[in-house]
Amino acid sequence: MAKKPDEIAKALGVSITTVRLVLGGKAEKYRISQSTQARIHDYVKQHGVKFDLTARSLKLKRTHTFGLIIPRLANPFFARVSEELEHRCREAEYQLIISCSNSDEETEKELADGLVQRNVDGLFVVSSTSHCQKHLSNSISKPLVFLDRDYGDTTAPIITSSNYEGARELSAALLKRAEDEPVYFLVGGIDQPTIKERVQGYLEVMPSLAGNAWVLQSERNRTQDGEQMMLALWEKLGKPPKNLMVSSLPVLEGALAVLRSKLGLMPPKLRLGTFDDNRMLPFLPNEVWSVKQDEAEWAVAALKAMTQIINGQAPQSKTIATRLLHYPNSC
Amino acid sequence: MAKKPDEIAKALGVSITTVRLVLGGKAEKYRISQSTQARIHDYVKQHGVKFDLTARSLKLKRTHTFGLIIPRLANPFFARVSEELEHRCREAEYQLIISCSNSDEETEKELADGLVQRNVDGLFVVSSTSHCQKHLSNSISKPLVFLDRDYGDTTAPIITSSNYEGARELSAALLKRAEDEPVYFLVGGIDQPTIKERVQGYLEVMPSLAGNAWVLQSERNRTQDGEQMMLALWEKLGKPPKNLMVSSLPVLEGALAVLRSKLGLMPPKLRLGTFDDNRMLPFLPNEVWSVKQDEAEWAVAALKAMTQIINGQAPQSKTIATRLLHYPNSC
DNA sequence: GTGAAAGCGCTAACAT
DNA sequence: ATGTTAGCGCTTTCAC
Repeated sequence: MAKKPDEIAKALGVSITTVRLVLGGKAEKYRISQSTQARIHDYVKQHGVKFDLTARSLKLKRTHTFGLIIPRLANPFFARVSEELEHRCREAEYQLIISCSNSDEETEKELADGLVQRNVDGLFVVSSTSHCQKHLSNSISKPLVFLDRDYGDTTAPIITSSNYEGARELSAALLKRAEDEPVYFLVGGIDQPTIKERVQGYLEVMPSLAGNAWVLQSERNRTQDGEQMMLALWEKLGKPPKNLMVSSLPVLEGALAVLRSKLGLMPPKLRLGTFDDNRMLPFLPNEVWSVKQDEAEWAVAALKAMTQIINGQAPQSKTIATRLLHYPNSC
Repeated sequence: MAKKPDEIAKALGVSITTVRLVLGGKAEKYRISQSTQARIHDYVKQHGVKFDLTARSLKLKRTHTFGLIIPRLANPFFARVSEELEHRCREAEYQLIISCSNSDEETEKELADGLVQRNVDGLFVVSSTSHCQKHLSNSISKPLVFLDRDYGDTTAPIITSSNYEGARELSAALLKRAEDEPVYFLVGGIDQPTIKERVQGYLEVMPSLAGNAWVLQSERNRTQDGEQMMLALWEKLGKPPKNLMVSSLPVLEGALAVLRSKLGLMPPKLRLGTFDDNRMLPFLPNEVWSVKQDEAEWAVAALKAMTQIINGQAPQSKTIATRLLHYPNSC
């Protein structure tokens, strides 16, 4: 359908260069005649043009492409971040290439290498481990912006949420309604800096003596980890807690699944606090608080930092404010 | 860090060609001496290599890249499809480039053009409209696999779910428990073939006379459309329905939001039927049925069809079976 | 056994 | 005002 520049040149009896100059907006600069310009533009309007961006990239050493490495797209939060970032990149004339590391170190490194070999102009990474973040900082010679997690091992800019403040707000809201019952906290993925901040915020708000006894931890951050922690808590209490905070939605799913199967029903008197938002939270029987992160702001800040690096300016890390959502009992 | 072939050649005192031959696995064919091979491999093991895939692509006219156009990544179903497909493509040594059309015709065309200019080797598309599907079928000269929606305007293979059978199953399950009360159906996005199939399945199962009177329709498929349809239904009934089926999760969200605000609480006696899955559905107070699509199977079938086109075989369209999930009352 | 050379489609500097 | 040319890093073919 669309013609390549050399076909246009042949069809119109001009040189390829002339076609390229006109189509590249350099017509004025090289004083191409109005009539030639018009002929070329007309032809293009009829038939369309097709440039080969691969060849351009080879020549210019820039692909107008960014890479994004996230743990999983199945995680709705990262999916929304990806969508926002893809959108902003496109506005800035960049194509975003999204890949999932599955929180695996090796995969993350391989993906980064692959994207570098494809000559992306920059890389956004949600790094799975401290070691990985350090490795990428050292081995990748491209502009690099880290998202979400700051292991403290890099000079690259970091975009993240105010997890500490969010956790304080959430903890305070739950504590206020706790009716002197403990607010238990199921924490998955304790090695992640974001999670550590959430725990710190919680601990500082909770009555100091009892605090640590109310926290249950798990290495990872999956539904089954939530199940295990809830089982452990049940073991201890012999009944459902009155107030429960969780570090993420997968943990919440696991915890609720255990409660449901133990009780046969959901305990509607249970007050829940969680991070991240799910559209169905308002319809749970329980009273729910949720710390919502601002994906759009993440995307803006991330692209800004990337642009700054590319333009040789000092890139700005940014911590994006969270917002506490509240859904009353529905039963 | 990693060395380019010319640097390796210089360091080892051999020609670039030799390095490339060895690293390209053509050493035997050109009878490069064992010692040279060993020296090159050793050097690479120490320092690493960096090939420029851009240049290779230019030469070979293949980028080992596929494009995927979906409406939104914020839609968890498409996010899961994308993740699965990205994973399978990577296994097949292809990089997947995911872009969101926002269900907009113009955007969809621009994205497709952009990906073609980037020389992707093939394109997976969830097309927003019949017109768009037809346009792409005609104007794109690359291997093309459509996902989800078959407007009947293309000879390209189509991967989709058994929406008709799924709707029949769901309708039958609800009808069986309906206690002689109507099963209302809120339908968003009536122009989409998938949605039409869902309506057809419903209509065939529901008692024939009353059927059509129980269906509410909306052009689009967003939360606000769900709200409007529920408001209209409320207008008609003056109370919540006993049985409600919806065509998608956004519609469900809108409908439930209206019920909650009208009643102050969720009506736990309400039985719900929906398409697609959300991890929180089991914890709603209501009894819920959900038609789950198999994203992994989609990815397998889509990549298979793409591979068939690339290999010059006849590509197979495929309709993937759905599974009906059931979650009892939780209150 | 190893090296040199052409050409993929593009850009930018240089000729006409 | 328009055309020619060199070279980006790769693959492939052919020459030493």
